[in-house]
Amino acid sequence: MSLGERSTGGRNHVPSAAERRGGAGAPTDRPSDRHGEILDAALELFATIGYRATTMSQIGDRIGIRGPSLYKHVHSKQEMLVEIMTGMMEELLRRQRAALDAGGDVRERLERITAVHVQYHAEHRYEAFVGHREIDSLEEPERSRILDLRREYESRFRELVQEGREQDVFGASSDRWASYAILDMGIGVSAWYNPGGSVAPDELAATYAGFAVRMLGAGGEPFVRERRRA
Amino acid sequence: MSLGERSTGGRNHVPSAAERRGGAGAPTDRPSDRHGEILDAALELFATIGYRATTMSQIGDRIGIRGPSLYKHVHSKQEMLVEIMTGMMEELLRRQRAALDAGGDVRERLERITAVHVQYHAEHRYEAFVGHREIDSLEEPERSRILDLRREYESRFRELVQEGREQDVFGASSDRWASYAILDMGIGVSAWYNPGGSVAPDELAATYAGFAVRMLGAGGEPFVRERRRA
DNA sequence: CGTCGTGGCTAATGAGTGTTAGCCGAACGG
DNA sequence: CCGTTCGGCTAACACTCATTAGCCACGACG
Repeated sequence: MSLGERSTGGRNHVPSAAERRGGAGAPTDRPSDRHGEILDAALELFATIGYRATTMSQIGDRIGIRGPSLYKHVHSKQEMLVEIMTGMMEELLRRQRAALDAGGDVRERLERITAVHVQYHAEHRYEAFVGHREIDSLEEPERSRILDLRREYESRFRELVQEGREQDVFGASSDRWASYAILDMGIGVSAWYNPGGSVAPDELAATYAGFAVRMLGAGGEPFVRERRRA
Repeated sequence: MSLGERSTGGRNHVPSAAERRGGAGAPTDRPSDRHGEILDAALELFATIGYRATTMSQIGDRIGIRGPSLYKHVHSKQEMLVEIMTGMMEELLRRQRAALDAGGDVRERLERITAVHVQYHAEHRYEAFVGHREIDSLEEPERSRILDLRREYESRFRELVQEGREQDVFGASSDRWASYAILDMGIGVSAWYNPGGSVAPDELAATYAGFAVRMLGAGGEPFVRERRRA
């Protein structure tokens, strides 16, 4: 799916360069974190036109240098993709782990990991989009490594659905299908979410968490509350 | 997502060549529908390794001829993609239209277009996968044309959700988000569904239709029944 | 002042690849 | 038989790109 193609509202947005490094907002001339700048530029291009379609020259253009000059900061195009994908999966797993460690009953935990899943896919739509679309652009053994991380991430959903079903909190659909459905609807967010719009990621996340538990036949008022904006 | 990477069971499957043309099963030497054969080969490669990564030579290999010989049957690589994408969207719209024309109350119609959506994404996972992943590989004006078809397809979901909400059949979530969630969970099927497994597309479709209406807060027994295998 | 690392640049290399040109054997209609 | 069309083939062309080589300005620092 074309990135952001579903949105009716305003057009895309630049996820802003060195929010990776800097905290507060000293406006110009950061100590030139070239590596981070390059990764941001690459990420945006990978997300919007694809890894293979992106040229080193285009990445260079985004930060005002020539293509070959990039090699003073990165080893290869492939390495940039690896860094992006690894960072994404590790962050996703970190957040998921935190959501599970917060405890609560099955429904609460499922709502929480669903909300985390969706919120990440909204807030970091580029990373998430690339993370899914470009897995096969990774060369081995990185590809398998990332796929292992993904399987681990996905299995947490399945395990939770299963646990809920065993406790008769959830209905009797296939664990696998239900968890895939929840995962995929969250993944879809990264393709259409418009950060320039009026809807906050946490609001969307809470709504989707509600979708998930209702889909599983566990109705009632939602547990996950909307968080404040950052 | 890597095609079929989620499945734990058996590996991929060849969607079989000239089921496009021939009806019954005369085993060998069909009147050599080269065009169809080529499109099938291209589709499988586009789905598994991507449009840009697929070479004319590889497509030729699949049917036992050299890359340049393909040009005796097709105009260009791009044209193959256009044919695949156009065929997919038109078939999807045709099935959706039929599902809506069958009438019934809002919930029935939503279940039916959801089931049709999911069943197509399972039965024609390659077309569906390519149809989503490679939209940006289309050159204008084809890309815009296909996107228009897609928007039409998607809007039917949103309209139905809205109609149901106005009739208080569905709960009060955002129409847009709910319809996107339903669409995306169906799209996801094309990435993991394994036709070699034991689960029939219509069974999966019925389950997902149930997910959709429950997600929308319209519980009760499902309407869509499982159909016989083809 | 010199020298050395940093980070730019241009030019070149080398591989890959869609597409075109031109050749040829086989089937077949007259 | 002969000519034509069909559908293969190889060679060649025209690009595109990731990556490497080699050059140079400049600032830090001894």
